[in-house]
Amino acid sequence: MAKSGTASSVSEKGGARSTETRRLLVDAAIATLQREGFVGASARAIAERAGLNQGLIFYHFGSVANLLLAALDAVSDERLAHYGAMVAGADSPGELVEVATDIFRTDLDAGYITVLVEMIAGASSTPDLGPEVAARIGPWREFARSAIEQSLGDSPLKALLPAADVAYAVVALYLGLEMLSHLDGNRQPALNLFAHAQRLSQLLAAMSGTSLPEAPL
Amino acid sequence: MAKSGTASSVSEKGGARSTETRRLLVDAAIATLQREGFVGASARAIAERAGLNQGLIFYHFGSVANLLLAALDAVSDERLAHYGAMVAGADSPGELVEVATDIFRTDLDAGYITVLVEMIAGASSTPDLGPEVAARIGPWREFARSAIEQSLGDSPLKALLPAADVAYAVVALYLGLEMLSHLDGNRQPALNLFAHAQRLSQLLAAMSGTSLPEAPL
DNA sequence: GTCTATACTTGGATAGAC
DNA sequence: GTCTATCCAAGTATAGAC
Repeated sequence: MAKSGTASSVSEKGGARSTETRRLLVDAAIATLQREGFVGASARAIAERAGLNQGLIFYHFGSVANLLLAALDAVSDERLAHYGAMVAGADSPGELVEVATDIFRTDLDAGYITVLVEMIAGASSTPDLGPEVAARIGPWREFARSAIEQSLGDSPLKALLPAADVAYAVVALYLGLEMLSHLDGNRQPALNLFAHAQRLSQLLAAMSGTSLPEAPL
Repeated sequence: MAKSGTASSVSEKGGARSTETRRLLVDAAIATLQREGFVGASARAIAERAGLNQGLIFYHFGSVANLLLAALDAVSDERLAHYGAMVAGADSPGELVEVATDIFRTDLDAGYITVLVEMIAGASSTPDLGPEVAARIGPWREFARSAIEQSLGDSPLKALLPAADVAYAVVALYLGLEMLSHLDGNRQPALNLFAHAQRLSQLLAAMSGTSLPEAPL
């Protein structure tokens, strides 16, 4: 998202053609990360999927790693923008779990989390990649934290479970569930968990008498 | 763990020298996966770390992928053997969480989970690797399931939360926490979560009047 | 700005000497 | 059983034509 390429020339805008090419490359990078993983996301593989020449990656992004980071940026921006609207009305843990279920199902099916996972795992191999990836995961954690805090309102649970710590767990679980689901090509076990979580949050709400959306049993 | 190499010769045992070489390669593969990730775990990198020739990997294991699977086997066998003894006495959720904390800290510091994570993420790139890795993660899930079931005893929670589903979540969380901890080189947030979990399980035990190891607040 | 061609490096895998 | 030498494929990156 930040700096815009190595080249100079042209009136600052860079030209519509150039922007389109960059977009094609970023999209292809995302698709390649999802289908072939970090290892398979080579300049040649990405360029071929984009229907473009391999050299353009280096012209526009300087290196494959930079393109992959741009891909991660694109996914993060796109997803976080949607999340904001989705959780806007979630004022209880129960509602938040419902929204989280939707988010998770969407992200899982669209392969968005795969991009995160592959980039995190791949960062182990390229020294400078780690901090860059970490910086891009930060917003996800912050988003989760604020959503959790908002949903708790002034519940006493806030003192018992700091939102930041819970957010950390949620993001971790999110990543882990994607890995397992992706590994054996079965999303059902992960989705079962969200069903349990919904039941539990309703039960908990009933017990503490805070909010009570529906009768649990 | 299974079949023992491509070569024939010698009196079935394969020779002490051969076994030692295989062990060296497996150890080096583990270390390389931890330090350089799946991408950096090339035949040359592993062989160099082992102080051996690169060709030996293909002689003994047939391919790099097979060596990496052998490394995953070694880690799984080693860890699962320890786990069994550790959870033997955990008869309540509170005790299980305590043991789980120990297990997690040990595995995290020793880099054992890194091996799992890298192999799972790396499996996206090599078609046939996926099922093999999945088969090796299975025992971890089964171990978690049986430990959870044992710790629950005849608690009513059993009906509310099937042990198999919880085990799935625990393994996923385990993997996700490793990724995040590894990414920003800080294990503290993850360890905080276990502290919360311990407090919660004690609180829950007190509320349901089942077992009560210690006064929570 | 994009494409073709090419230099250079690294990696998987095999052959053959020891 | 291990090592040296080597082949070939694939990857990053750059130069120069269009």
